[in-house]
Amino acid sequence: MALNVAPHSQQACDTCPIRPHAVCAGSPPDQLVVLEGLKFRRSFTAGQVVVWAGEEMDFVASVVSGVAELGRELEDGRRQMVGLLLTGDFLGRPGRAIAPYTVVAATDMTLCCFRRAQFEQLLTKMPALANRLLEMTLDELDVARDWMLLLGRKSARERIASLLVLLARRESAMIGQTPTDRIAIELPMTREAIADHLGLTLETVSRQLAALKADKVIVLDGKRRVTVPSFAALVAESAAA
Amino acid sequence: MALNVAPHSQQACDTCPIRPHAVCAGSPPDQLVVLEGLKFRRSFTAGQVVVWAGEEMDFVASVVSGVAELGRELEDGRRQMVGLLLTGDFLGRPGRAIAPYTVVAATDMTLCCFRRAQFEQLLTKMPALANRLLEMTLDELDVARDWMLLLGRKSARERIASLLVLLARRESAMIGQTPTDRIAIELPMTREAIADHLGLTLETVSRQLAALKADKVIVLDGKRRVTVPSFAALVAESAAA
DNA sequence: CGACTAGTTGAGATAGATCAAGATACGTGG
DNA sequence: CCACGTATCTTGATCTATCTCAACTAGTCG
Repeated sequence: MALNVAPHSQQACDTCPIRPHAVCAGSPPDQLVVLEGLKFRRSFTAGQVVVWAGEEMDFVASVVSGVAELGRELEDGRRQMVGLLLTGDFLGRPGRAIAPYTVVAATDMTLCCFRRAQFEQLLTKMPALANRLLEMTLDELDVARDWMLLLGRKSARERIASLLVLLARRESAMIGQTPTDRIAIELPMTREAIADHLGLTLETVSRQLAALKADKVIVLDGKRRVTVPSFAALVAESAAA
Repeated sequence: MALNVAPHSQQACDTCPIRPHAVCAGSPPDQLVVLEGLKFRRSFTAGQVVVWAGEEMDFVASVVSGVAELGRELEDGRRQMVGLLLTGDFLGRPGRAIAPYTVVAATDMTLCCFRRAQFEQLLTKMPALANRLLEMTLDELDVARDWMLLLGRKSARERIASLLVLLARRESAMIGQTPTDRIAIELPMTREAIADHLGLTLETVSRQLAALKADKVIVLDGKRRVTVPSFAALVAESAAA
């Protein structure tokens, strides 16, 4: 696999945009210096595979920019996306060499990486790092469980609406807002990838988007751009808990 | 809420059956003494609610015996189980006061509890405890994601088979074995609870169990006891990844 | 012995899948 | 700049796994 390793001096931690949200958040300055010395960056283009399920993965990383998808699949080709990594999210598992999911770059993406063995060492020496990682993992677990409710019990229309709500919330959070009315959402994935997230077929995704449009819940600008006239109405469609 | 607090001298850590698997596993003797001094036990009978989603939860706990279920539900009553806590599993979230899921005792159950605030203190002082909790949380995340694949993509029959495989594996692991042929599994829940785990209706669960029985994949002894003549055949039915 | 709970089984309805045909967008090379 | 090929998306017609509604059985408990 091509490595795309940039010299680590290229980007300093103290100007890093994801510092407040990533694993390194909360680490004291002296520890940050250590992290800075060990990190290296890798970039991927949209569609590139970062790791295959079952392959060895000798690094862990934070998403600096872009979106990655975690997926599992059955031998017969059925695929389910099990996670969406956005800016600041953590990738990889300390203490495990083999990746349990396939990781694909959904958009162009940059990672801030550490060798796994080194990172495991750091975890034992830097409680702030370990605590932040625990916190992030617990958050991911909550997200995964919310998604289980969606996959197990929601209708196709509710699933689509839920995804749009999630993306809208993320997009607003990025600019430090709570979602108000009239939001524009950029779908960072194809219909097929959406279907694989929601446990649907791409045809059903297409039809339900059309139905939400027909019911004036959303406006479609081209294939990838969605405008939401009333966020409250969208939330109502999503059957929030 | 009734507390059912047993005096903590009643059960010593060094004779505790779940020691090798629980959060406390790996903690050095001097730290175990501290844990022992702070723990208290609570018992629940089958069907009792441990916490309601949205309620405050001021303790964390390990399951000493019995089975608990984590569930979320929608206003209209649709329910999805998002986790199954078996012997040794950890319940509660350090750093969060409000329970995001309802926790119900599926069988009679005993918990080994710590006040949440105290436990959070311990985490900062006992790296072994924090590391073990991180490891367990990462494992749970993997389980949750496997379950997402089940909920999003598997057929009803595959879901039932997958659940039986999971229970068989847990049951064998308890006695330090890998599952061989001829396993007896005790279903620790009603048909409705199974349905809520698998994202099905109770009727479908009943029918698929009948179908697996008709196809000689399982034998039913009464309502709750399942015997598996060939574990390999069951795994084949489960569409494992 | 009722009355209640848990489970089974049947018949029919339906959401979403599957199969199939076009439409739209996009990049590439002539 | 256009023609072509490919990938993505939409829409339609049909099929089917699962849900829904309903009746019935088997334990269990007071």
